Amino acid sequence: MQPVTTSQFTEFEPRLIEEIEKSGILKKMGAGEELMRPGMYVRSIPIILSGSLKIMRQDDGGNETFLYFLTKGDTCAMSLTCCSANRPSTVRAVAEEPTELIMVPVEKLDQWMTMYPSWKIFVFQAYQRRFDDMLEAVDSLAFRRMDERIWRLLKKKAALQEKRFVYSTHQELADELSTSREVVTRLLKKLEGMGKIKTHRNRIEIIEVRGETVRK
DNA sequence: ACATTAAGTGATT
DNA sequence: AATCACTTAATGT
Repeated sequence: MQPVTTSQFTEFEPRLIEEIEKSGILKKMGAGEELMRPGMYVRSIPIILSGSLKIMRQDDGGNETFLYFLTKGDTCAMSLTCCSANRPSTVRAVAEEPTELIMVPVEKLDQWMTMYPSWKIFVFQAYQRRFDDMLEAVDSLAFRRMDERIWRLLKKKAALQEKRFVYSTHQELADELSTSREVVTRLLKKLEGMGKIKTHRNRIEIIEVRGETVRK
């Protein structure tokens, strides 16, 4: 396996990094490609090297709601639980952009937990971070108005790729926020009127965040 | 030029 | 904020 792994995880013991390189499988995903869907059993857990994964919740009717993003150095808490409990996934994971990850087989999980302190910390941190993300998602759904939810999502997406363009259609944003396309269009129009963004076909330009003009 | 897909809008609930 | 019905604009073939 490539040295790409070593450079990303300096907090791991060298021996653990060796093991990850030995038993992990490098996987490259294109934007929009699906890694996991509800009901799917997973037998390996992903560690993200570059890019990002979008984690979505699905209701019985197939309506989706955005939960959180996983980025470099993250792992999927859902995979950890599902793997060890041998239960199917309850979320959907889609590559938000071209993404590279290492798939580590489940068997190694317990083994490494006892062998490497850094792995244990890594796993705990993964849970903690996802828990925080989940709370944020709940706040968003329960307490925030739609216009604020859209604005936050846009900023998050822009920050993800460190670009001022967000390549999403109104329909895609609507799906992620589980609202209708028309509502997204209207609220984007409002944000545009406030000078925060500029809308184009298939992409949205972030103009200003907290009074500062976005560069790049 | 034509078809398709994305975006904009008024009216209604 | 959701839904409907329709228009307009951008893009692909």
